[in-house]
Formats: sequence, structure tokens, C-alpha cells
Amino acid sequence: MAAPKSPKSPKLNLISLALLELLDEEDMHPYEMQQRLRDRGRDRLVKLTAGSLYHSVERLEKLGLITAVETNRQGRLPERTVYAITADGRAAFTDRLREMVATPDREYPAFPLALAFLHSLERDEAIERLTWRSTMLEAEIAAEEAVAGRLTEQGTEPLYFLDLTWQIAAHRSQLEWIQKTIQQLSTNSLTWPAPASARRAAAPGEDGDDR
Amino acid sequence: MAAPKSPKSPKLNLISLALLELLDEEDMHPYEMQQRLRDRGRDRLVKLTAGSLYHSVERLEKLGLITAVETNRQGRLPERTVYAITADGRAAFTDRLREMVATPDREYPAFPLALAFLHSLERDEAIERLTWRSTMLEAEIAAEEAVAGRLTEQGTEPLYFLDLTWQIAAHRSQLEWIQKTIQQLSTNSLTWPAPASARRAAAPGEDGDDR
DNA sequence: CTCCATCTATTCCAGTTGGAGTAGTCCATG
DNA sequence: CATGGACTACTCCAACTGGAATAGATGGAG
Repeated sequence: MAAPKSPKSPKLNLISLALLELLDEEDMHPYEMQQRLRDRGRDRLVKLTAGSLYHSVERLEKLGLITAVETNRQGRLPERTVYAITADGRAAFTDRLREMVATPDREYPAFPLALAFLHSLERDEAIERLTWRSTMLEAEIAAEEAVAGRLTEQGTEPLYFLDLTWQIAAHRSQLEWIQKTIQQLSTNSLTWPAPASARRAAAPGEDGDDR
Repeated sequence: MAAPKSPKSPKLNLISLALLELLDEEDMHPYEMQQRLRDRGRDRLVKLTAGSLYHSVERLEKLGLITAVETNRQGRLPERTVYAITADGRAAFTDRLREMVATPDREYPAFPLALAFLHSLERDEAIERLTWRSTMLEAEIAAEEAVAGRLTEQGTEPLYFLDLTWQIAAHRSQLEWIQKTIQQLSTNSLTWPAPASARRAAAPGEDGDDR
């Protein structure tokens, strides 16, 4: 039973995982995969571009996780190759999924770095920008909650949109943190230093120098 | 205005931003940048590899955001080129920073996708894996809190480790969500469908939503 | 004084990614 | 029945990433 997990299988990326799931339900050709992923809204969880998709399909085939089962052509349109998942493919999907569930991945989002540098802005500007961010976040949360509401009304099992409830929870917590921080900055309970960066007013195209 | 913000300046990536900050303090050569970034623990916020670093330096130079000011060599070691930030570089740094603070970036972490697929594991295994994840998260939080505690004792201004407090808050909220979800799964208040072995006959109707 | 591990410093290259391009079909419009 | 826009279906390529390789320097153990 145990497919012996080929020597050094490279970690499947997100697109590959999404593709394997699709092919587990039905054989199809790459373009159809793209459409289906979009229809399911998977493009909110995975960066979806033609280039990467076709490349991933190729790689999955080389790894033996999927196989071409048929090629056909309509008129003079480019040839379409229909792929099917293999037993190894199913195994690889579950393996990778288990791993992704169990282990937090070291990822590098931009915002923490921005926070690390926040002190190089002026205090007032920092507050302003953070406020902007919190507004956008509020909008995002509202949109997500609308979707979640609709799904619930339709009677979709919550298990099927765990990703959405996760996102909502994450965004709510982020929003709270930001609002709390704005508050602290405004009341000076989080103190701002003499900005060493104040000497360089980073206005582009400056010619006059500093007083 | 003098510097009309070059036609289509590509978005600076995280390394580039970190490099610009370093060079704003002092001229230095690439290897030193690497060391300093590590010393400051920036490698927690930015994926730091030699390849990307040297490549970024090259690109920054091409963009005119930094310039080589000196090259020297010690013995027969490879030549070191010392770089300095330019006025454009300073401007680009602040611009990008402002943007990163203000706008939440569409990023694609792995966990939400894993959650979207969670139902293809068996219920018990899902619980087990999530429990594992929560344990690792607890460890991470403990480590981060230890660091934060030390910094506070040393009298470092909280403004200078906002990134850490952010991470702690984020991780705490994630931990809570996971624990709550494990709870719901265990008590069956979040119901599991026919297990993985029974392939879904009726596809759950996730509608394509907007936004 | 020689060997080895470790540090200094950079280069190389095989993958990946993502945006742009290509090329044919299908349909509505004037 | 030419014209343009939307859709189908890939293909290409420039840029970026990250791991490995290179190659000399340095300090300490035997």
C-alpha cells in the first residue's frame, strides 16, 4: 500500500496541490483546471497564472503524480492534453496536506517588516497610514463575512469553508491590533523617539536642503 | 519637480528594503550587509540567502538607488565593492514603506489552502495534526515572548520591536482559533461528512463570489 | 608546521514565477 | 460579410529565488 515516497520529492507548491485535488474528481486538460479553480474561488488561496499552471502540470507529470490520458484537438486550436491523477499523486496530495496542516510554515509577509521600519516615518504619518490600512481591512472583513453568511444560509457545511472562517478570524485580530496601536500612538502611550530620519525629508526631487 | 519617479519602478522586495535601511546608516559591502541583517535578526522577517542578496544589490544599483563608492581587496580574497545609498534610494525606501504600511498585500500562505482541503483527511487525523500544529505554535509564542521580555527589561522602546508584538498577537490569535476548532471537531459541533474514502458524490455548491 | 574547521566573500546555476504574447474560434453589429 | 471584442488554449521569456560551489584566510589542536 505504502507508495515508497520517491527519494527526494520536492515539496509540492500550492498550485500543484490544488491541481491534484481537481484531478482527483475528474480528468481534465490544463485550461479547464484554470477555469474550475477560478469558479471555486481557489484563486483567492493560490496565485493563479497561466505560466505557473502549465509549468506545474509538466512537473507533476514528470514526477509521475499525473499522466496524460488523451490528447485531442478542436479545429486548429492548440492541442489539448487531458490528464488523470495517479495513485502516487493521491498519496502525494495527502502527504503534503498532512504536512501543511501540522507544521506552521516559515513565511515572510511584508507587514511585519514594515512595522520594524515604522519609526523611520513621522509619527503622524504612521498613524495616518495605519488608519488607512485599518479601513481597508474593515472592508475586507465585511466582504468575507458577507460570503460566509451566504454560505451558511445556503446550508453549506462549515467544514467546507474553514479557510474563510480562518481568514475572518485572522483579519479581525489584525484589525484589533492595529486599532489598539493607533490608539497608543495617538495618546503617546507608545512613545515616538526623535526621528533620526527627520533630518532626511524623503521628498523626491528635493533641491533645497535643510534649515 | 526634479525626480519624476522613474516610469515604472518595480516594487522593491523585502530584501531590497532591508538593504536600503542598512545603507542609510552607513556605506558597506554586500557581505557585511548580510552579517548585519543577521545580527539584527532581520532574517526572521526576510528570507536571506546569498544569491538573492547579491542579485538585489545589483538591481538596486541598476535602478540608481545605490552606487558603488569604492572597491578594494584584501590579499587574494574576491574584490569587495562598497555601496552607498542615493537620494533616489532614500526616497524609494520611504515610498515603499509608506505603501507597505498602508495597504494589506495579497499574499498566499499555505495554511488556508490546507484548511480548504481539510475534509479530505479523516476526522481523527485532522484533529491530531491540528493538535500538533497548536503545540508548535505554543512553543513559538513562548520563544517570542521571551525575546520581548528581554527587550523590555533592557529598556528598549516598544516602538522598536513592533514587529515582534505583532507576531505574538497574530500567533496567539491563530492558536486560539485552532484550539477552538479542535474543540468543535472533538465534540462534533463541527460535523464531519462521509470520510475521505467516500468520494463526494454531490459537490458542495461553493458559489463564485465577487470582490 | 600541517591539517582541519570555520569564516570571509562572491559567483553560478537550475528551478520557479508571473506577465505578456500568440493564435485560432465564436458571436454580435452595422 | 468585414470588424471587433470576448473567449479558448497554450507558449515564451525575463526576472527572481535559493541552494550549492568556489576560493582564499585564519586560528587552534596535535
